[in-house]
Amino acid sequence: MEKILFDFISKYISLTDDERNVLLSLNLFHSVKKGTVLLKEGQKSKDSYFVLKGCIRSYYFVDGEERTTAFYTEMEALTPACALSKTPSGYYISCSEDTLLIISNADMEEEVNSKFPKFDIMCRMFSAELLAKQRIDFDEFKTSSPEQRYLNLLQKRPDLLQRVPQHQLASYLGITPQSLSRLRSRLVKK
Amino acid sequence: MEKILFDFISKYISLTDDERNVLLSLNLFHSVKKGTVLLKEGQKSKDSYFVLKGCIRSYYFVDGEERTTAFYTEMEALTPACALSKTPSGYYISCSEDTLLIISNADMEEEVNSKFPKFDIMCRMFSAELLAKQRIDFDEFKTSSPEQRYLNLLQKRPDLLQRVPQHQLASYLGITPQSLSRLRSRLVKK
DNA sequence: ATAACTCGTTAACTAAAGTTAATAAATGAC
DNA sequence: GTCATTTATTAACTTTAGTTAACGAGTTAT
Repeated sequence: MEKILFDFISKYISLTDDERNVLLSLNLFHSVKKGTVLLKEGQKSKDSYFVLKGCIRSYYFVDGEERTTAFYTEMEALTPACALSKTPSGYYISCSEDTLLIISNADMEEEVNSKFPKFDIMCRMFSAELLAKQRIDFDEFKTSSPEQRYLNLLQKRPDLLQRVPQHQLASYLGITPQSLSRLRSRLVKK
Repeated sequence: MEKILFDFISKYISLTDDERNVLLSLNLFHSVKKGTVLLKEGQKSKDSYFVLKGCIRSYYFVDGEERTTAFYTEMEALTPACALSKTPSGYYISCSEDTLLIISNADMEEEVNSKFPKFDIMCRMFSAELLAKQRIDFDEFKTSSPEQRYLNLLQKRPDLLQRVPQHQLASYLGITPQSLSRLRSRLVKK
């Protein structure tokens, strides 16, 4: 479990035993049951999440309807906007599966970063990378049709289709559950 | 001109005169004519862009057709994925207007950051902020119809409708120019 | 065990976007 | 200034997504 974290960090910086121990002393690891809501709309939280095992999901309520916008699975991280801007969250985050998470707090990060400037470097590299990746995801979404987006998802995250309900996938693809169902049956006919 | 940069930086960190002078010595400011292509598909570049005045645009070619995915205007920044991953760029970047830019290079940033760790902190804060903002833009895009996206754009970036051609706006909204034209005439009738 | 919900699918219908083509106005090139 | 190209609009037609409703299978609660 710790190994997963340290392996991940080693992609960016190398740590001394001292630094490892500081991280371990922070009580970052949390095991969370499926269905647990980590963040609610309107809530102010300074927590960030990093998924070690399992899946978390962000969603809005639009006209009383749930609209799923993202799934975060193994090795993916989410810092909600509210953690940076101190404004209430616009969306919910919940666990789609029993999930093993690293939950870190903005204040705690501040403290660790000021003690070990190395972490600033890692965070900078990691967020710049995520920003560019997310930009490309957004671009792909914009430049493709629902059908292409579905096929793209099949290629890139085939696991999601197994682990997540269809109607959540549908809004993740920007369409209704009925459209997704239809689209799928259209594809098998070909 | 320098003032714009330093005002921006002061939102994150405070600089000494020494640090300011190092920045100024780097020859970061560039005045670029409308139509200039800053980055081509397939090209490897380590440059990042920050718009002081004007507008730059990123676009793909899909089946020989230009597909615009983003506009960056005053105080907005773009680090192309290729600058981080050393892979060839998937898209083009060009100037939509005569533009005043800060162009920084990854190697140069590395050097400045190692000399002034403060910059790492600033970059971390700035990219984390952008990441969260872009996430929300993506969420809004997913959860709304082309019409809502257009109305949303009218609210949030009304200037874009004046400074950018319709057909580029259309693909920015994820639709064809014909659909945008129709959508607009549908709206005026209401 | 039954009742109430949720989930995925299908169908019929409506609304809107994609496609193809034609046109006119604006822009740029020579 | 003329010609060619680009841009925005409109129209007719096709395709696909949204909407509403119904159905059965699976789940959950009591």
